[in-house]
Amino acid sequence: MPPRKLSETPGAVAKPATISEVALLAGVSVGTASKALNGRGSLRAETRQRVLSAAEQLGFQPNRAAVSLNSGRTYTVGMITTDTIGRFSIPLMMGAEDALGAGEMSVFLCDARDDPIREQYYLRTLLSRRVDGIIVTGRRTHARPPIGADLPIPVVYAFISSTDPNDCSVVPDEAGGARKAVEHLLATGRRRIAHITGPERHHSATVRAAAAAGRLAEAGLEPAGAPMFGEWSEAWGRQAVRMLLGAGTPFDAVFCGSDQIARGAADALRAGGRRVPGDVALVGFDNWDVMALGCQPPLTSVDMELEALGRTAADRLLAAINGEPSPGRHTRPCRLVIRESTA
Amino acid sequence: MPPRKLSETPGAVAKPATISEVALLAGVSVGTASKALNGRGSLRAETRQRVLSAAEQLGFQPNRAAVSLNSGRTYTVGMITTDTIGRFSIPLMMGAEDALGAGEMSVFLCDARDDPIREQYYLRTLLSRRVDGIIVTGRRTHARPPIGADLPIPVVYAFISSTDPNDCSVVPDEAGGARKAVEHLLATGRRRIAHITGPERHHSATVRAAAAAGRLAEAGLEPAGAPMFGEWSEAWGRQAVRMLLGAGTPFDAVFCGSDQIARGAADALRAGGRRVPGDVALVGFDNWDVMALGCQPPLTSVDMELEALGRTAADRLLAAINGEPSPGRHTRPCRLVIRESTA
DNA sequence: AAACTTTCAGAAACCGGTTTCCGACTCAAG
DNA sequence: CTTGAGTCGGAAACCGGTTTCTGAAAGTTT
Repeated sequence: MPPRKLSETPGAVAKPATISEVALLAGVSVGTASKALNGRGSLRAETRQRVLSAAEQLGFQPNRAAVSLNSGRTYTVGMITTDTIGRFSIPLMMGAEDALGAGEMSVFLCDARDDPIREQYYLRTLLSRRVDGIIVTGRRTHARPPIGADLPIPVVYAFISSTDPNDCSVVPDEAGGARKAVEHLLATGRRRIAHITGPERHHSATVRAAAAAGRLAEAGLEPAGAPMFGEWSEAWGRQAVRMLLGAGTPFDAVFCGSDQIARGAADALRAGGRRVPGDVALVGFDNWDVMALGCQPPLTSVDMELEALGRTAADRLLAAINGEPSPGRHTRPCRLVIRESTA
Repeated sequence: MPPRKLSETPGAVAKPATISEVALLAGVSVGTASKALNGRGSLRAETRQRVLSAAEQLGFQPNRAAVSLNSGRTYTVGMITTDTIGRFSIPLMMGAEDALGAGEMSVFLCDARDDPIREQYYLRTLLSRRVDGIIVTGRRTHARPPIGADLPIPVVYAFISSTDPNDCSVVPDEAGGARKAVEHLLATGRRRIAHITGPERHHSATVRAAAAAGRLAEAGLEPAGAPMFGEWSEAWGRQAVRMLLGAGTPFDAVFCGSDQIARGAADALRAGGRRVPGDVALVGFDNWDVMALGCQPPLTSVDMELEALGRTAADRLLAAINGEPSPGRHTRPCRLVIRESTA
């Protein structure tokens, strides 16, 4: 019995083959093997073929560490979510991962969990691993301080943005989304529109509220009461609608800052004897399928197209890596998805 | 003006420093610098200190590609989600990433999206990058064929399991979870328990249904009707409860295969004039906070403790990398979270 | 037949570290 | 003063590839 049997089936290797093994099997030098595998240099077709089939036979995959050592590139990027990976980060990450994977880049996942120490730890790790670039993302659209100063590699902020106007940030046009929501309600004949949303300290809440109010003002209309700031929860949606009903303010539509709030609102409206959309039309924000579709009736909602946003961020990062940075804040439009709650 | 100015502030480097630059600045050879930085060899304390401050001054971080080239290890693992990253993958990934990050390992994220071609592409990529190990995960607990045969590195399956009994799989004890749910209902005095769950072709649905029925049989009880297989949606939960009410089968509890189903059930019960938990107790599965807490009343639910499961999987992978594999299928208990829907 | 091109493959340097081996130096003991 | 042991730091090999440089062999021209 041989001391160490090489696997017979191609591709199923017990120990990764090196280029010297390929070269040995093909009867050439390592340098020649390298040229053959990468299509460089001038080789006889027969030689090239011999190397290629040797590589095939051994299931050869070049050691990326060796490759990056002399190319200086790792074909790797880091993705740091500053806060916990959640509902917003996922589509972002998927979009980014998709765009990067197509460019043969791999993605390091780092979850900083709202902890600045973890954030810096990950940054150092990524720099030590010589990633070609970094995407910074998070759960809130708030602008944040740059993750590091004078970094040797490009950084793109996705969803969140950097306070440094020279950094590249890709963010959804939340104001535009809110305007679209109001426009749709106006177009379907609503005139007394209330707004229920999240905490006033949240950037998203204030931006959307201001944009909604602005669009109403353009139409020469007053909002049905002041915007109601609270939490991003169903409970708050229910409570706010009860307050609205209790106050006696007339309203024929509610634009909510999130689908969860909208869903709570729908339940409270039904409990209060109001039909949706008959008496009151309802628009949410986020287009979170579980909420928007689980709602009765299914919810019209603003979609921030996070996956596309992630893809855009990744594309801009790739461009920056290739020497074409796009500094500044770039917004991407939101899309209104119309369902029964406003039909 | 000098042609290329080195940054004065430590840590803020425009181009990563190499160990030769550190050695030059410290006035020693590269080999000595390496020893000083890694605490190897015998060096005078003064020399070691000189190297350390030179490294500090230049913000030196060793190039991981170079390190892994001669250590043979990359301190990197791959995480492949065979289907789309979603609600189940996230806590898994977070747990795994947490356990791995503590061991200085970085995680490559791969989203195969239910596409076998993407899956193999990622597998090849990870092998080429010489990751030290791979975690395979997915959205369904179904057993799946091994991702590759005769791989040079350890693989751990988390949540999903491998059909090869020699592979290491870490899965939640769904049957145990279902039994806990039924036990809790029995302990709170319920005797006529119905079961509404997902599609019969889903492993989770059949396992949980069988365990629930089994536990009832042990107590000498019949279930309130046959288990109702459908979809994992609120709509199905509503529909199933309407069918139950229409059929006139008496029941005082419903154990649902998911929180979404349970939530739909809660709505339909309320609409049908049944009080929860007064007339009917309700238990869900997954303990998905948004659903369980948004439900009226908040939902008692079985938690699969996915984050802990991810951590366990990562720990087992680390052990395997260190030469202590733990082949076979390992289950982890579920936990029952009790809320108002059964109080 | 001599001189000049062209084709092709190997030797060697290099990327940025780690590690082994070896030599120079210091110091204490004989 | 010689010898042996112990300290310390440098030279060089090595990890696995890529690339440049060089030279041998073959073909072309006069």
